[in-house]
Amino acid sequence: MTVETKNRRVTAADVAKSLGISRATVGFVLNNTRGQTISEATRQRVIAEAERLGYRPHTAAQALARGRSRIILLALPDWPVEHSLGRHVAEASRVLEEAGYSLVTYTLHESEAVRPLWEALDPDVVMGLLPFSERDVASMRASGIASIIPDPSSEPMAWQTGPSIVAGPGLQVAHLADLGHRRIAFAAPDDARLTAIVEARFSAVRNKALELGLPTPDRRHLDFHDSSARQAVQQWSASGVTGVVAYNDETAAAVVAAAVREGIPVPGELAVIGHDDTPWAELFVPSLSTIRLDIEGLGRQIAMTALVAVDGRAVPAEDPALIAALVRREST
Amino acid sequence: MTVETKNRRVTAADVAKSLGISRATVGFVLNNTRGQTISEATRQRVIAEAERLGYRPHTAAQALARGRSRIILLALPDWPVEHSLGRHVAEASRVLEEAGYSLVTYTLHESEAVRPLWEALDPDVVMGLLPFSERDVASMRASGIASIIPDPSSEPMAWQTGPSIVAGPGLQVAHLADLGHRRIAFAAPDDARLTAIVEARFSAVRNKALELGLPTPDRRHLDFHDSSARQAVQQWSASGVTGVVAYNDETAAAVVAAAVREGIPVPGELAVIGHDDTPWAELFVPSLSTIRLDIEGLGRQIAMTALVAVDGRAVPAEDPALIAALVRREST
DNA sequence: GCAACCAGTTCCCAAGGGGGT
DNA sequence: CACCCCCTTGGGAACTGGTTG
Repeated sequence: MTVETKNRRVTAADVAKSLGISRATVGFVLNNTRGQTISEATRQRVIAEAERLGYRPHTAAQALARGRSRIILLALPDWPVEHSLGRHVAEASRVLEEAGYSLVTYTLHESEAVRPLWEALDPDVVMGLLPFSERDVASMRASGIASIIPDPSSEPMAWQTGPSIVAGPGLQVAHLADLGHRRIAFAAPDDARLTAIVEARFSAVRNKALELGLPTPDRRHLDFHDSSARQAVQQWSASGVTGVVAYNDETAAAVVAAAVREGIPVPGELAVIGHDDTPWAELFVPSLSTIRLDIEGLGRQIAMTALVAVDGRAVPAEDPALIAALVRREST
Repeated sequence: MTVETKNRRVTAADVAKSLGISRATVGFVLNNTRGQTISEATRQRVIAEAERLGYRPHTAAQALARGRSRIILLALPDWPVEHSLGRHVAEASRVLEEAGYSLVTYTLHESEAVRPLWEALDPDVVMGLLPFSERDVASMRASGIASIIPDPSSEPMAWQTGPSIVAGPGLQVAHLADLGHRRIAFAAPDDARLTAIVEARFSAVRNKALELGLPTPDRRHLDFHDSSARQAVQQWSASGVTGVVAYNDETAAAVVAAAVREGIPVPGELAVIGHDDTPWAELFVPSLSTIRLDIEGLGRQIAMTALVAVDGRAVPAEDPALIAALVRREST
């Protein structure tokens, strides 16, 4: 089996010529074109010859000819990225690949790119975890992007405001309440880019507190590089707050560190729970209680949303019960 | 300025027709084709009309016609990714965009993809921080990828074994030596995927120790989920090791946590220094001394390497002195 | 500026064989 | 037995949007 080491790549025409048939037939076989019937013998010969010659379809040519690239572009947020995001993506990528699509991710940078990635890739779908700016949407439309998710004209997707966002905060509050805490505070990073999601999480925390008959939680934004965390724990300590729900593990770490430095025992006088189950959360002293999300589930959810857009298949509902789980460690 | 909201996207032919000239001329103007002389008047009319109609070149068509996609694919390692990597990429992306290329990154997943991304994107260059497997290289060649970096047949690139890898470890050792530590240990995660780079860093540590006249450092691989870190600190404590160079901040955190739990004062009896200046390193108690890398510099380095491959321009040397800096905190 | 070309996709039609009347 | 019809199999050629001699 000597594979040619030619300069030129192998094309469908090469396969056809080598077999004495037409390019069209090669295409029919390799794409299982419906509405065309090719004899089994020919089919096998084509497949074998394509394999032998090491044929690879030229994607640019395919994209040009059918008007679709089978590429899906996923914009990841610029903000302090949840550790888990990477695994979301791995799973989404797996599901999409099975459906014949390639998932490309990129990080939305503050500086507006001169030539955004959707122009360079001509994806069939551009997805984002948060809505895109007007400018970006306009640019996508001009580039001929068929579907944009979230579509500015429609409702946010379930996985943007749904269980994946609010299940965790609910568990955090419930856990603290189980332990007997009544005065609870919510701590978040002081980062403008996080406003929307912090808002969503805080509102979930408040609702859960209400539901459990607890007083409305205090809410604070901490800058990790100044003394705001220390001030916060002092004031909580003074005002009788004994449980802190943190936006994520990093925030939880800042709170715990401040408490330790202020001589406030954790969890003795202040219990703290994070979110995301970051790998180092277990290494912290005291180790951080946190929320673990069902990453694979969320990844599938994202993938399915994309497939709905391109294939029109129905999207399965997500099961809230499975989506988030409590991981109890030393900090509560 | 009413922009058409047609179903079909605007093509160069539309621009040409609207102006009563040929498609070719439009192409010449929009690409500044050298060797073609177009009157300034026509040039302006073309540019204005393209703008007015919202023309965007169809990348797949361009890629097909010229044979190059102006896409560069960068494979990121699957392993516990250095926090900084994201910023490497941002800078590399910026530089490449200025040169007219789009950088796409992806994470190499353990599971072999059926249809790897380089087949879907037809990039001009595929780069990796570590060498690719034989299989991957073969697959890339079959897909017609013109240049692969690192090329299996050539030397590893400077930024793979060069200052960016070894500058940090050198500083770590020097810092501990400055503080009077003589018996030093090296701690790394127990992760097979990291073998190569751990090897490179350890060898840098050993060389620096040698150079400073210190005994050869002990070396240990820690599993963060069992008691191996606690065993390690016990044994170090027993054998007179007083300084630990950690592979990264996470490893440093594991060592510090183990020491604290064993009642060994940090940095009193054991000084620990991490690597990467992860955001949460500052939040740890005690806060972690670490090494901060010149991320932007490394990003530029990567970008330039890619441009050398596609454009044949010369690659500037990197300045080792600027590449890594010590960040001293409480753990040393 | 005309025309060829890049590498596929796809509509439409032609040849040929088999079965039915 | 001749004829016709239809179905299977596969090919011709236009088309995708730009680049370039």
